[in-house]
Amino acid sequence: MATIGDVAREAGVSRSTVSSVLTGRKFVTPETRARIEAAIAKLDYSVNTGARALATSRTMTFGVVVRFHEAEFSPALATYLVAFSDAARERGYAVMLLTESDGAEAVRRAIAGRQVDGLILLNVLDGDPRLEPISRSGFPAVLVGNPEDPRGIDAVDLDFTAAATMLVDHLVDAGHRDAMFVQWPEELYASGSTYATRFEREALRRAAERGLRLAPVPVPVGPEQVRATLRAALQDPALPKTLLIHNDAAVAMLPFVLGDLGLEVPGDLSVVSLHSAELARLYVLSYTAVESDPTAVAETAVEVLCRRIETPQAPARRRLLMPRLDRKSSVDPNE
Amino acid sequence: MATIGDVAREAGVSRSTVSSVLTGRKFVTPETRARIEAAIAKLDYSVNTGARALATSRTMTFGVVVRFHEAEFSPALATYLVAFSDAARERGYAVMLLTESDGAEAVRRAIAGRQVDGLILLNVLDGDPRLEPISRSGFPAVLVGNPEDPRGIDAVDLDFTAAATMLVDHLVDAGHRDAMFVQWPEELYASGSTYATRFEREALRRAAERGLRLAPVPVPVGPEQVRATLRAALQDPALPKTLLIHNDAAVAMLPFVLGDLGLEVPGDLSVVSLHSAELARLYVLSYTAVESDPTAVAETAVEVLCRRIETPQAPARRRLLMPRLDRKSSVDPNE
DNA sequence: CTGAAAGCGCTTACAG
DNA sequence: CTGAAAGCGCTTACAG
Repeated sequence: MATIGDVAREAGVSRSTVSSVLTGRKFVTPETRARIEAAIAKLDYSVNTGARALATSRTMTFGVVVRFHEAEFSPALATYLVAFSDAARERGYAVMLLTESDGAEAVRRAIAGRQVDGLILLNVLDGDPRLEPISRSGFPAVLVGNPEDPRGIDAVDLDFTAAATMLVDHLVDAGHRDAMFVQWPEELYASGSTYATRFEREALRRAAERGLRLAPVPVPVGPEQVRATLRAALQDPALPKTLLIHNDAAVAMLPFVLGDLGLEVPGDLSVVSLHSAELARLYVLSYTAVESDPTAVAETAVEVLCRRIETPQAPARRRLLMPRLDRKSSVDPNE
Repeated sequence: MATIGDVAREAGVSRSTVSSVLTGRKFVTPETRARIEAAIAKLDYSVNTGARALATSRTMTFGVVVRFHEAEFSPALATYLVAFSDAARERGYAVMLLTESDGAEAVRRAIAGRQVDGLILLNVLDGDPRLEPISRSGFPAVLVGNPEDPRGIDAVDLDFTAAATMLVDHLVDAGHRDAMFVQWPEELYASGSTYATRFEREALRRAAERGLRLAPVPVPVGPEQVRATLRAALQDPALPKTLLIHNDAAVAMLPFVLGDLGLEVPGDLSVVSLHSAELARLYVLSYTAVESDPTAVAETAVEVLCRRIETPQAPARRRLLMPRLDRKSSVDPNE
């Protein structure tokens, strides 16, 4: 493989001059620049990113720290990963995957090994142990999630509070006074999942404010359980026939259960939901919904992280992306 | 951040001696080793991976080249990515995500920038343009997929030919003589998808050999289309009520359609399928099936890639993982 | 505008 | 068994 020295020799200039055209940080006369570019093309030269990283102490790489929770349901994860990689490349950064099951350890090693210039933490929890090594070191990072205490770290997320308001209002405005609140497994709330908790809190608050009675129905993990729980709930005469859903697994399974029971939306049932756009892409989900938007989240997070790297002392910010309500006439007017 | 020099000074030895205990490639007396380890702990030192990479010309990083095809359906992609990252870390390698839409260009840049020691190509096609820059440069790589001509590159995949044999045999052994062959969209075969093509070819061959008539039903992309196509096919009296399915989107949608039509498996319909284990994890899929196994594929691919890096001159191999038939009594005996 | 020199943080023959 | 020196391929003040 050609090095910068080979290019310099071929072009008859010094290595520093080649470096100047490579980085573009110095003016070089058009003639010498042309000679150098010709040499680069001839030798098929390309800069050794590792050597450049050592010299500049910038790796031009982000680490994406993936965390799993068994109670979750994430056909959308791949979409997020690709969205982050694309958004990063757009700004000249590569993306390294950090999947260690001990997330705090992964963070510590990534920082210590200086393999990345910044970290993107997916799926951040309240009290997430991954925050500690970051806030202690002041290492550039962005949280995807919205913890109560972000420990001085920038955070980006869909605004799940606003999403809850929108969906509750949508039901109330259509005249509904009672709804089943189909929720994530209880473990997910207990684990500190910020999207679960934020949505729940506001849904309950807003429902109380607007006079909507909410009957919570937590749905346990696993396809069989989801199906059984939904079926039982829909057959329970004590439960309302209006559904506010925040559980991707339940939304995905709902049509199966409706089929089992011979029920139709919006005829027999009114449904609103908050789920990932990926779900809607894969299944026929014709429910009025707020969809999460991986591309927007990824682009914003990468933008925030880049800014953080440029101006490390700037105060930490929380950026919540306003969700969009996608109306699909799955809600019957109810007077 | 502490450097190897700081550690050497703290321990009162030379940098080379510190390096010796870091790499473990030389014997160091227990006493000095202990002093050095104490210094490392005290300074919270950790080796700069980039500098090491420059000195050793080994980055200890693999690039995973992701390719998308609109006709595909991949809730399993994230599972694959995590499986690769885990398998790589097991052997001391990190994983970089390469998602550029121009895959050949991504490969070329990864090789030229020496950011990775090896490449893992996901979802390889017959005539895949990403193979060219690899076979030209002889860069270490492993294909996940099974192209007709792997261009001298190692390849790892589930044995889709064996999977087809198993499923056809399973139907024939149960006495079936006619089956609907629910397939991927035609574009996927046209694009050169090796898993689609390999399965199709063997299914047709084996079916002919064993006297099973196969009625091909290609299913187009998109949830609405999948549902409509399946519904039409299941209502068509000319088509058999036995299904051999190779299309994850169709398998996932099948229960919806059965609900629509009030059909039951195995009562009204016999079903066998080849789909990703991820699908079965998310949905109630109680069909006799061959499931793909991301963990096994990832571990084998990483193993093959490591071996390739160690012995570059070894002849290229093709490793096909034997699938496992998971019997679920979705097939009625048919005498 | 261009070049010689030092340095980024490691590893690895090579002496001792 | 340990250390001094050179080198990996870049960039960046600093002279000229």
